[in-house]
Amino acid sequence: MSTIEDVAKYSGFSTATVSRVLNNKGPVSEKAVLAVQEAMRQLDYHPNNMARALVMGHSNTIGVILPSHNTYFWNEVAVEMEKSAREIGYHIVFRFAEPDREEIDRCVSDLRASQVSGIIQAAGQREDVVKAANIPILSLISNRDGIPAVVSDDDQGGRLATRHLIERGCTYLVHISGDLSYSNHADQRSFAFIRECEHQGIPYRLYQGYSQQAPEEQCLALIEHIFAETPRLDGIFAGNDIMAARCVSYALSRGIRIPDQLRVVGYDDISISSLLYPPLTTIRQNYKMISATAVRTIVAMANKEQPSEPAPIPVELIVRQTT
Amino acid sequence: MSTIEDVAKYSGFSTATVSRVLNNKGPVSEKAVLAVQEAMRQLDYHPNNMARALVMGHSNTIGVILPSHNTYFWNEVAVEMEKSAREIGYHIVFRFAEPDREEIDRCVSDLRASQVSGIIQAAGQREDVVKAANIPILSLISNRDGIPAVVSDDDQGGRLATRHLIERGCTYLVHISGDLSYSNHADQRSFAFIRECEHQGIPYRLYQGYSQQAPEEQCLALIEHIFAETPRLDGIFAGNDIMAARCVSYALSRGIRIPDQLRVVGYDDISISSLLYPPLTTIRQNYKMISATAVRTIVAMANKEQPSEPAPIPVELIVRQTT
DNA sequence: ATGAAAGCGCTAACAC
DNA sequence: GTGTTAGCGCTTTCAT
Repeated sequence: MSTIEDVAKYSGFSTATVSRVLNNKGPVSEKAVLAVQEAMRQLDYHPNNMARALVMGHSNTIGVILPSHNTYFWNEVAVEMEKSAREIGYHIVFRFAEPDREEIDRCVSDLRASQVSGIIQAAGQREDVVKAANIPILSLISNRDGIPAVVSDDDQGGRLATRHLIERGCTYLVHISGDLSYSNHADQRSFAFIRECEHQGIPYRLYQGYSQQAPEEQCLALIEHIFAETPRLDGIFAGNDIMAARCVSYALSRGIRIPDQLRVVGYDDISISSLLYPPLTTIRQNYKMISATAVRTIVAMANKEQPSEPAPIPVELIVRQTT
Repeated sequence: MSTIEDVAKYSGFSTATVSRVLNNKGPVSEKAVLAVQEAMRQLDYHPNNMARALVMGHSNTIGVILPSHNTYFWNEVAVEMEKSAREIGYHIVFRFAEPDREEIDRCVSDLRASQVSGIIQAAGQREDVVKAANIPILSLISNRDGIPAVVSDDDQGGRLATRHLIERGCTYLVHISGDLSYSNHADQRSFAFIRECEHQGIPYRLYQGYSQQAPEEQCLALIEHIFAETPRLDGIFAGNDIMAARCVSYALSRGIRIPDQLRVVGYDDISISSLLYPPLTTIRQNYKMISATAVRTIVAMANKEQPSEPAPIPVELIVRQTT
């Protein structure tokens, strides 16, 4: 690999000048530009980011910690974040972690060592670990610990889903959610569900603590349990599309007609949801906006700007054929 | 951020000694180790990877280029690769690209600049671009251009799927594949399909050039076309699970019973396949093994070892309820 | 407009 | 067993 010095020699200018044309910053003559560019081409020169990052003190890189399971939703976000970052000249380093302290800790050390400008954390409930690292941090899960968060308007989502089910004529609702004991922002979906049901006088049941990455059999067992325990059930609001798909699949396999006998609303609108049978009615999260906002905010934080806490990102009810 | 020099001063030793305990390499006294470790703790020291990479000439990092669409299968691989890499002390930098020359080119420049030890390319048909960069490269798509590839045993996969359909009593088969004109290794699935059909005297039709990331309506149009054009059709072998899911969904919506009237086999066994309705029969690719092999091979290449071209990774027929 | 030279934080001879 | 020191490839004052 040729270095900036090689280019300097070849072009007959100094490394300073080469650096200037490289970053087109500072005064350079037309002649110098041409000569240097030619030299770079001839020598197949590629600047060494490590050297640059070292002298600059940062690498225009932001770290993103994603859960190693529960990937459907986050994968959609990941691709969008990479795109958003690139548009403003940043790179993203992805790390996958289980939501436990040690794994997150390891990721954070790693990322700090890589001189990331900030960390976007989406793997479970350990923002405190990242915060302790004393580096800009943004959560995609919750703003506990006073950490800024970019999240969907889950209250709106819960309301939209529940009202839709009721409007469609459901008389007994069930909501399946993750564990409510971590004060994730997603809990708002459940709270909105409860509020709407009570407000409209619709009987309901809440099943919480079930995550989509639970083992297949466990999920199945839960769903069986729900159907057995709540025979009057005619509407389900699931906390995510995967859970919703499982419910639909189970119901269909038991001869329950959808949407005639049972209506199901999911959450996320991951891209497979539209091609399930029947296509799933769901609450669409705005991936693009979540990603762009998150990236913009963490960069602002890295630049010591005082960004205002971003507002919740609006969601949208997508009516398909399970309701 | 404190530096190695701070730690040296604080501990009363030199940077060389600090470096030694940091990498526990070279002779150091027990006393020194303790003092340095204490200093690191006190100063909340984190080594700067950039500096290290600069002096070492590499960063123990491998670059992976993934398609920005068509993500279902690759996402499963991505997480596994990260894990495999970590186990041997490497990191992965993911980049997403459209399969066109410019995008790939940009990614490669980026990755070279980041001093990756090698590149694993899985975004479409442009391995040549990476090869031109003169850096170790491994393809997950094809071994065209004489580039080493890690791929599934697609011949076996095609055979397994087709035979299974025939054994189940299908009398007229359709196969939907991607574009066969790029000599992707996945084409073997189609060739095996044709071979089996001809060998067993089963009539068949081939629909090629359709990728899963095609716009929704286009896919639907294709499927409608297939059903209209091939009324005797009673078995479909799809090139991927998403296509298979679409076929199932379409058939069901038209009142075609599965598996009674139509049997469908997918490919990949992405994790949603088991929770579709009905759960999808498919060919499972061994993600773990693909990932581990790919990572191991690219690292070997980076170390100038002459790795033997890895053998195709075995696949497995997973019989569920669409057949 | 251009160049010389000082470092960024780290590793690895080499000397002691 | 430990310290001194010369770079790794780059950016950036500060002269000229």
